[in-house]
Amino acid sequence: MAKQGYHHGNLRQALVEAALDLIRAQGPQGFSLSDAAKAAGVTPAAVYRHFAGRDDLIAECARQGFVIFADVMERAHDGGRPSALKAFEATGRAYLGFARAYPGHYMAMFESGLRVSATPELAEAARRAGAVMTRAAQALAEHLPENRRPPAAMFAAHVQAMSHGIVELYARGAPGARSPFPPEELLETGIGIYLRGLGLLPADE
Amino acid sequence: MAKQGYHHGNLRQALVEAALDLIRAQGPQGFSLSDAAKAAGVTPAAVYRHFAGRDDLIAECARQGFVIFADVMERAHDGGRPSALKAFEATGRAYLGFARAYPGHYMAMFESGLRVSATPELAEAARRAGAVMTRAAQALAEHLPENRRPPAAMFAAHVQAMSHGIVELYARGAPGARSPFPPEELLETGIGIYLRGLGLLPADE
DNA sequence: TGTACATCAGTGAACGCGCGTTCACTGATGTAC
DNA sequence: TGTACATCAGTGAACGCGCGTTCACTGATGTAC
Repeated sequence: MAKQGYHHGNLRQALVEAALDLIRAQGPQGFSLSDAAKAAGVTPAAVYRHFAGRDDLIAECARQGFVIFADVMERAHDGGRPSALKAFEATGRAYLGFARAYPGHYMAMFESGLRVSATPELAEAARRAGAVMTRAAQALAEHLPENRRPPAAMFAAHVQAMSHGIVELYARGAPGARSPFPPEELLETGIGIYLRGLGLLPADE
Repeated sequence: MAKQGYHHGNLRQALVEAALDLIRAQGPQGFSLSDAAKAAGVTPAAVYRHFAGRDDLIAECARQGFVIFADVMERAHDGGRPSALKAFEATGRAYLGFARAYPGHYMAMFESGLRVSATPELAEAARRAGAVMTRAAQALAEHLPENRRPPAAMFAAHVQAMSHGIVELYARGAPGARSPFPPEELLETGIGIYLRGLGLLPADE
């Protein structure tokens, strides 16, 4: 971008990408700052020109993940088109799609063990990403009669929990018995049944 | 038990318990074999009398976790009493209860990154634990008309995924925006809505 | 009951390793005159 | 346009550390006679 052909070009982003590759391949704990530096063709010490240390580098990976995540979800929701219901379902699918398409980011975000409060930038990115799903749930909730409308934040949390659980248990080589169903199908049917329970889908199959 | 007052008494189990404490306190990656040995009042080398190495020790922690887990779930299900529905709901609650009561085991089982196939004993324990929930789902599924009865393994997976997701996202200090709802309430309402969607609960609130 | 011996759980020292981090430096780039 | 200087990204060597693992050993326990 702006700085090109300096010493390295754009080492900061190169380090982030090297870290993401390593995290994807070896998990967030298998990742080492030295390896990331080597992958970027640079001495470990050079990392400290751009990051406060190892944790700061992971935090930046996670932050970029939340930014992309929010964007992907936003795009899937598409302003509630063609309907609040379809848009919501698309948002759920996008969750799983994001986990598949950006495994390094996903792991940095949810499996690295770092607190969302690690840096203010990370906290802000996470907050904005969370808001997207809550808004989608909010729009959908308005189709329910007010007296049996659960808080939007609650059913956003339900769907997020089921999505995350499916990713962790069934879309990865995690322990806990692999499912005989493809993750996508699990999520699709799971959310379908859930929405029927809310009264947002007809009761019959 | 059998061996008492040998050199240590029962170092094997003491090491497992020390490891579980450390895993709970510092996460599965913060855990070190040397620390576990020290906590058990023993030299690191002594660990190798009882375990093949670090991974083997973690695998044993996870294995014991799956055994307890299966037991807790079994007991909650209580042979389907007082009804298949109530028993199933109790099983879901027991999942969260287990995660709360045995955090070290839970982390060793689901967050340590080890494969369920690490040791045959672990694989077997995991399989048996999984079977408990599937059986509960099976019993419940039989209350549904056959033509709209999803495979038991599928809705066991749905409930397990939601439970796991709630544990990871909201019952721990994980990133990804803490929920304004207590995890227990989230799970209770989430499973409630899901079961309503299945037609196992009346449609009205 | 007493002694000699076998077993084997735990010791203590040592190993090689890769880690994150520091520091004084160097040398390419950008800027002022 | 040309020169002197300031900046600062990246170097390379070094650090202290804790890790998992090995090895020859020792000494308490259990067993055979």
